[in-house]
Amino acid sequence: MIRDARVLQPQFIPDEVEHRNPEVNRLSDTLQPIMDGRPGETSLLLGPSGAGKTCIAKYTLERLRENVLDINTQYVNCWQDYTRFQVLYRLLDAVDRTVDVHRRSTPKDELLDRLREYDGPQFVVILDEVDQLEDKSVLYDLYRMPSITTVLIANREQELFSQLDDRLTSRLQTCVRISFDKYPLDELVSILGARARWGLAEDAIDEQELALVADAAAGDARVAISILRNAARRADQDGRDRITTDVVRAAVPEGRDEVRQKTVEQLTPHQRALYDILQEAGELSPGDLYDRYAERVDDPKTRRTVRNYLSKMDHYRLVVAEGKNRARTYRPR
DNA sequence: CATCCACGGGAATCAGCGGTAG
DNA sequence: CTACCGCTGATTCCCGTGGATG
Repeated sequence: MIRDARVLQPQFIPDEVEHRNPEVNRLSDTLQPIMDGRPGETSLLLGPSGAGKTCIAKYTLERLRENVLDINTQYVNCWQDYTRFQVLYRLLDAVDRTVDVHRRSTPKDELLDRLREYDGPQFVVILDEVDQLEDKSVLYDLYRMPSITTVLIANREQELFSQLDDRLTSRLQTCVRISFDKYPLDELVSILGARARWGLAEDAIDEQELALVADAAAGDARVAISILRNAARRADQDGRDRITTDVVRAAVPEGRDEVRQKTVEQLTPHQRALYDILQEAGELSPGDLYDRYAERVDDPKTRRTVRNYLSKMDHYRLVVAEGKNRARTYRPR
């Protein structure tokens, strides 16, 4: 049933992209100067999740690498690396300048200084999910680096700009914007069809079932592919040679929840207890939440530590923190 | 206005790990 | 082999800030 699992993985970047030529061309144009060893303009890719922003950014960079001998690139997902330190560290990592950098002993802007010393070939940086970055000042720092070109990716322009100070707003006001819309049903179907051809056995899935997957994904290619992957896995485990309508229906919920499920599994027992309590209770004040937590586990952590856990879980979008100070409540997402 | 409660930054402390000198 | 050292990530302690609340 499954011939090549890689093409169903979320991080897979196809050799050819479908239905996104205008966007690819816009981005290629902004990166054009790099062909001549000059920096490109900053670009900002906007649109809902699963609309192909990350895929197109990576794809375009790959094509660029094929045409330029001397170039450095790095992809950073700010959802995972959300501190200033982590982002700078990842960038230095890409240009091999991390030697003897230690988390503790490194003076405040040692990392930035190192990056400033960088005098290699043009360096193109993709910052995905920039709105998750807690200290946006890195953007300003990067903006001023002569040989660094940044490609920013975010969901909504409004949300991003509301988190920036005036200095950054005016800088980014002029950058190249490329907007992505949700994929219409027929485009999703053809994307899924291509993945099925590459990754699955012949005739493993029909047009009709593909349409069902696409419909359940509501324009989100990532969800669509996740559903297809789960359907293929199920069919495989059941020893079938085709993905039937029933299999697709069964795969829809787990396809949708997969990302969250993976994150939940990474939680420590203490964090998991907090998450479970919120799942059961719905919405709680910090005080009540802590009391229940302290009752449930042996050897509870301190309130301060629990606050760290909760803010991390907020980052990972497992819980929602609403209100400030005394009005604060937590609820599961 | 005093008090309460929660947030979150920063320093101090702890515990585990790997390397190494004796 | 063992004791010790240096490093790191996790946790805790301490505390300033700020919006309710009475």
